[in-house]
Amino acid sequence: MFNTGSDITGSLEDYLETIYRILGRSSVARVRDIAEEMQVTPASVSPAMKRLSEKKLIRYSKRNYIELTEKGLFIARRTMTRHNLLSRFLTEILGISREQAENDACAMEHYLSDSSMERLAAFFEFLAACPELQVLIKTGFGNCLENETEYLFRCSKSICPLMVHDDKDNIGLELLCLIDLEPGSSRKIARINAAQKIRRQLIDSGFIQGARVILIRPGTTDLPFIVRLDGYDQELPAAMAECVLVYPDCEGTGENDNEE
Amino acid sequence: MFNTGSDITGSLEDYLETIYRILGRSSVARVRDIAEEMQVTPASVSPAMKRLSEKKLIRYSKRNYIELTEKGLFIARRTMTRHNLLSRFLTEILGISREQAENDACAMEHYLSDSSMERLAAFFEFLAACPELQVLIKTGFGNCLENETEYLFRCSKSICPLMVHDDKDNIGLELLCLIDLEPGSSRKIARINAAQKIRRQLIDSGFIQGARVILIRPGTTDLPFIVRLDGYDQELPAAMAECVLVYPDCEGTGENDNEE
DNA sequence: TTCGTTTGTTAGATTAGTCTAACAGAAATA
DNA sequence: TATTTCTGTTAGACTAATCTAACAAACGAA
Ligand SMILES: [Mn+2]
Ligand SMILES: [Mn+2]
Ligand SMILES: [Mn+2]
Ligand SMILES: [Mn+2]
Repeated sequence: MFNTGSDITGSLEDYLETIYRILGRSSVARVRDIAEEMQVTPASVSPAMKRLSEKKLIRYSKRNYIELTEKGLFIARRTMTRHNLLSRFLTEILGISREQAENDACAMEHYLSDSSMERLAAFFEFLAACPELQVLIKTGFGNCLENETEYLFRCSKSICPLMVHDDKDNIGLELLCLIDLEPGSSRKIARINAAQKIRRQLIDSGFIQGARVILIRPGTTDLPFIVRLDGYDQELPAAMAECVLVYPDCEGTGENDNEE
Repeated sequence: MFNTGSDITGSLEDYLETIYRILGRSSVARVRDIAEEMQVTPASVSPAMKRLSEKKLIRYSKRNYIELTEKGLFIARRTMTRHNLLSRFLTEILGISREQAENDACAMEHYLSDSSMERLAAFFEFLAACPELQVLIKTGFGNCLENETEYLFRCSKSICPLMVHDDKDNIGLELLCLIDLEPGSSRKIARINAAQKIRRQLIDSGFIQGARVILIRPGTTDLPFIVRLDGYDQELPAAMAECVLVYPDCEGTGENDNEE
């Protein structure tokens, strides 16, 4: 569907990656092993091996063992590396579960460009070399995982005073709530102060940090607010609208005004 | 090829996303507009609209304007949001060019799971609320862009003393170079101290921060080093091997020993 | 109203990737 | 050696996505 960077499809990259993985731990790779590891039938692997052979990415004569060529080895390794980078980003930075991260990474890996890959690798080098960053991410962000009722940032004051959350009054110190805006005002979103379903719904609807919203019509408990986002007017029940925190002034929203 | 989270393909998600984008700025969406925006022929759009219609994601009767249904709007918005999150991550955090970021994001968006999406959104909220993190990423990491000859981290001492780079002797203070290891020693990679082609080659080959390497055979200027990575022995010319910096002790590599 | 231009659809081809079912070869076992 | 089991291939079907070329409808002048 999209370019993969190498001139083969994502599916073939996965076959190469799987072969690479198998050959890294055992001496031979067979159709059976590949089928099992990739959760496809052997009948799918056979023609895939033929396609890889034609492209000179593996050496394979029917019913024999499978070997990677130089070129195949290169693509396999690069795919594996992108997989690892993405998977580590998802687990170590974002705090996603290993299994989910593996899934996401293995699907996205085929579309991460060389330059993005290189910068992501650099990010881990930077992180490893910078203890302050580690603390902020692991202790600060890592602790703000979603719980049953609230989605809180639990930074220590010394690290991140703006996000202190011990006394409720401090939440979003100079932030406004969407429901407190004048009709017609346009603001950028700072934070979604909700958890679970409401948070998910708001994010799915495009309410993410930095997005610009315009309050078209204020609402009440019974009458939904109407908010414009991406050029669309959408209704928002009061319960959801009051979870959207925005920056106070129309322009100069801290640092994020580099939008067109 | 992979699941998309919604029960439609990535291609159809893109059609919805495009329709959403068009309807956000103009009053009608026509086959022509979609074809143009997506760089496909109108002959590809027609059957796609039919597929979307069958799935009740758009309302479309032949030769009329195209409208999103509730369900279609939802998927479109979610796709758009994931696109924006990924694109912003690539540009704002990693420093990728807008165009490249758009490409990567629009390809990867279909495979970012709900939980990863939610955490990525949270990351931006955290970033926006945490000035220290902004400084570290924008000033610290943002400045370590690849240049012609070197790949340097240019943090200020006060922020990130380990990475000071003013006097060469300070590079990787307590880090070792791969070429200085005893044969047989196993270490984790801390940093690739190279830029451009050499850096790219090493990363493509799997030499990323946190990866474990074993020096199998030392080399010389003429004889390549042999290094084991992912269970594979690979040759590494001295010029490349000396760019690989590893953590000094076998275990206890700072903080990154949470591998199996 | 007629005629070209724009716009959209359809037919037909192609590529890719998956499956089930049937078959074939090789290895293990009796 | 004969038979069973394991392994891999092939045939045939299906879905999705794209294209080119041909056609059809609608629109806008003239
Ligand atoms: Mn993959
Ligand atoms: Mn993978
Ligand atoms: Mn896309
Ligand atoms: Mn997109």
